Amino acid sequence: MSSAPTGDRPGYLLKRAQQALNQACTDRLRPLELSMSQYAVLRALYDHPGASSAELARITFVTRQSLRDVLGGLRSAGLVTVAEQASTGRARPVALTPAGQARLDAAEELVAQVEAQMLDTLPADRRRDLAELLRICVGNLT
Amino acid sequence: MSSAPTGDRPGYLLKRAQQALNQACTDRLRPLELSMSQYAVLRALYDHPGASSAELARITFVTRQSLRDVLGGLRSAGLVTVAEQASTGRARPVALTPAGQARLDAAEELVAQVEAQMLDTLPADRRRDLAELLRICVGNLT
DNA sequence: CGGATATCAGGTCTACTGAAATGA
DNA sequence: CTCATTTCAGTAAACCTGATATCC
Repeated sequence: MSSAPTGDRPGYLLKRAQQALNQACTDRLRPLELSMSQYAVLRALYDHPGASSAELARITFVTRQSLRDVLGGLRSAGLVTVAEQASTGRARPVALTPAGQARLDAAEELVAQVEAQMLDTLPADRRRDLAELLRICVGNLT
Repeated sequence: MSSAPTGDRPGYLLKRAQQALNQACTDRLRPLELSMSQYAVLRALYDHPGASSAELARITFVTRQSLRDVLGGLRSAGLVTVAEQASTGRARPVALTPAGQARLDAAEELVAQVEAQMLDTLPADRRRDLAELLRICVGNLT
């Protein structure tokens, strides 16, 4: 095997950075009784009001079945509602409840703090570099 | 809520990039019947020959219990062996079998291909930038 | 005794496959 | 009939907490 040292490989660094960010967010969101998956769905719902469960699944890059598990938790927590009546076909729009919106607002605040901490020492142009580089990486992989 | 559009936020980009990389690696490793977790443990074992399960857990940033699940799979697949005799205390060194080393070599090859694809369009200095920026992010979060 | 290790029992979360029913 | 959507059942990997036993 002739690859670079583990700690220098881009894949390792990417994984470590995402892991650290995820861990920090998970810890901060715990008092709100929100998992990162749940937060992601709430945020997707905020960006796409009235999306159906299949749409949310596509947006968050998971299967409908996986999303259904998460959505079940959100529903029983009273953070989202699923319409009884289908809007078109079988697609039933999901909506944020006032409690869900309030919870999302609180979560956004905490997540923003973590992101700010992560970028703390970076000047604006370096932040733009990071965003641009990550976008390129995603583009090259898809 | 007054945060940046989801697609521009550093946390989202980081998650997306890691997700895309992980997905690509998972797909490529599937024919080898290796999960990313299993690959990570094999790689850690290569870097730290004869490490105990507790050491491997620290290296890969998971709990001993989680690592035990992964190690069980690797052991039953004949890719690693755990010494019967403890070297010191209760710590029993884990070792790569020849089959494990061969599997790791094959996996490294595939993972390197994915990383190369991810960085395809980036010149060397931009790759260094990416690595440096990610290291800074990790440092700021820990 | 305390500190590190290993193991077992149990649970959670995420995610998947497969199959069935419904509506456009 | 075909396609998308929803739903249910079952499976699995990965990760966790908690408790217990062993060894220095």
